[in-house]
Amino acid sequence: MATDAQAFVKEIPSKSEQFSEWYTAVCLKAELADYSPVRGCMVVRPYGYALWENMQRWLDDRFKATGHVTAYFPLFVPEAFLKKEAEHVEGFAPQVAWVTHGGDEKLAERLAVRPTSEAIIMPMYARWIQSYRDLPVLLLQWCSVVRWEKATRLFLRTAEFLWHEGHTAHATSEEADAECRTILEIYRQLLEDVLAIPVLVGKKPPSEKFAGGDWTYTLEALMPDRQAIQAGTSHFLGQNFAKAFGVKFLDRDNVEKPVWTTSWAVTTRLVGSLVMAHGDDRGLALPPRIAPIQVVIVPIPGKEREKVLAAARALAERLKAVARVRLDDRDEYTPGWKFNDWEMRGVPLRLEIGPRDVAANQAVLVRRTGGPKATVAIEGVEQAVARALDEVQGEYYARGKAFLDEHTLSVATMEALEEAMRERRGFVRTNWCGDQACEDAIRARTGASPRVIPLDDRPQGACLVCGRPSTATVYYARAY
RNA sequence: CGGGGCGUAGCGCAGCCCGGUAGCGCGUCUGGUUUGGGACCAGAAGGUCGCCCGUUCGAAUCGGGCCGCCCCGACCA
Repeated sequence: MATDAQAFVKEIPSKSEQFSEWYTAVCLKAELADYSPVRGCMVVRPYGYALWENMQRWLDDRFKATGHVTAYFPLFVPEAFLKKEAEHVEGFAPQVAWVTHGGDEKLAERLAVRPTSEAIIMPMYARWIQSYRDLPVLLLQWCSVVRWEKATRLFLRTAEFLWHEGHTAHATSEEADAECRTILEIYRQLLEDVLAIPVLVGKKPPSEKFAGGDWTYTLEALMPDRQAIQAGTSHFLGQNFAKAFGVKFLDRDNVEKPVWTTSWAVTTRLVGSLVMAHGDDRGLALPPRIAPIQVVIVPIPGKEREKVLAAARALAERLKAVARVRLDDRDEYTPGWKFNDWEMRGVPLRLEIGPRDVAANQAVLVRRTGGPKATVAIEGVEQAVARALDEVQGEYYARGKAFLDEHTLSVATMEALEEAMRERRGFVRTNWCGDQACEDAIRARTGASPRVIPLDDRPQGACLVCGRPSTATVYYARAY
């Protein structure tokens, strides 16, 4: 009943009408996060952290499978180190938090709280790498970093956030670039196969690359408000950091050379993307592969409380083999209350079991994505649940893909681009000559920024600003 | 960092204009009845009105400052 649903979610604004307010309310109501007493810093609550943990686990398995090992580097970066790579420090300096005192004593050299760790990792590489035999070095660390943001939002932009950062060193440019692409593909699979968020994959134009790197690979997703969000980045750092920090190796040809390095990251921002991508007016909606709870079992006690609860427990026990399952046997809430509550928390599947079902040796299966309730036999319920989880996962992806396709269009003129950004938003594909001035003109007139140049780009046509031959296809969007 | 808004019980809000006993709904607690889409009855608890300074006999209410959060822009994962 829609009116009841409305009444229930009165504390969650409409997603279509007040997207930002909706987003914040969902993060808070679903207990993903809360505000902390520290300005700009959030608390990741257990349910939100469980989402992050699932991403972590999935990613870490793949990082390990591709030869990476985990280490931990210090939180503090001496100022002198941060300043070694000129472009790098220029890029990050405005956002750095500084430690100036230890106890009561003023430090001789202030320490940056890492905004990213290149500057503390490179000096270590300089000590560890001597020979081509020491390469590649494939390290990552899971940690938090601090960037003193002016305007913050739960998960999407906070002063401190969680991430992993990979830092690899290679003997050749080709190998380093291949590493970047390997990681990019892992990220793409995380986004599309696990989080059910379709992405555009490619390179950043130079203006948007990582400070200090040569080029940056990126994944760009489109949120329901038709703004792009950077979902992950993989940076080809060239020899810039190696030269700045003196990371050299003696190659097979007996020549000393700077190493080629990469760095890459995804952050807890992905939790925010997940909320925005799939949620609705009823609250959070989670794709099964990332959902901390995939199936919730709600017993309907009726007059045979003990019998029903026993059947519900047995059902939960059976399903443990195929799904992350939660039995909600709380006595203080009615079934109806629980239905709404678990929907608000985004649980993909619900199984209801009451006296009628116990008598008939069945349960009622309901999907968060909608559709009619279905009766399933207890015999074979594992297969029914596994199949429903797969289908729901697919449904979320299909919806996202349809939305992305629907909101991606090509334009050939500045007028068409302006109109597209004004009327439709989303991604707009353009031809670009490669001149920064042409990009700047588009930024100035549309408010959009260049998000990505496709990986397998085959530029054609003429630059939409100056008419010279195109050297790249660029997707523009307004972005987070 | 600019423009707008908000801050009163765990949550959602009223009260403020026009100063004088701090309220409502939900939730919470106790007992009982209930349970297939946010159950019902009875009783109870819960507040330095974001913080500081000022005006006043008296401030949630008026003035100033600060802090935090939200929204819209500009910048960044």
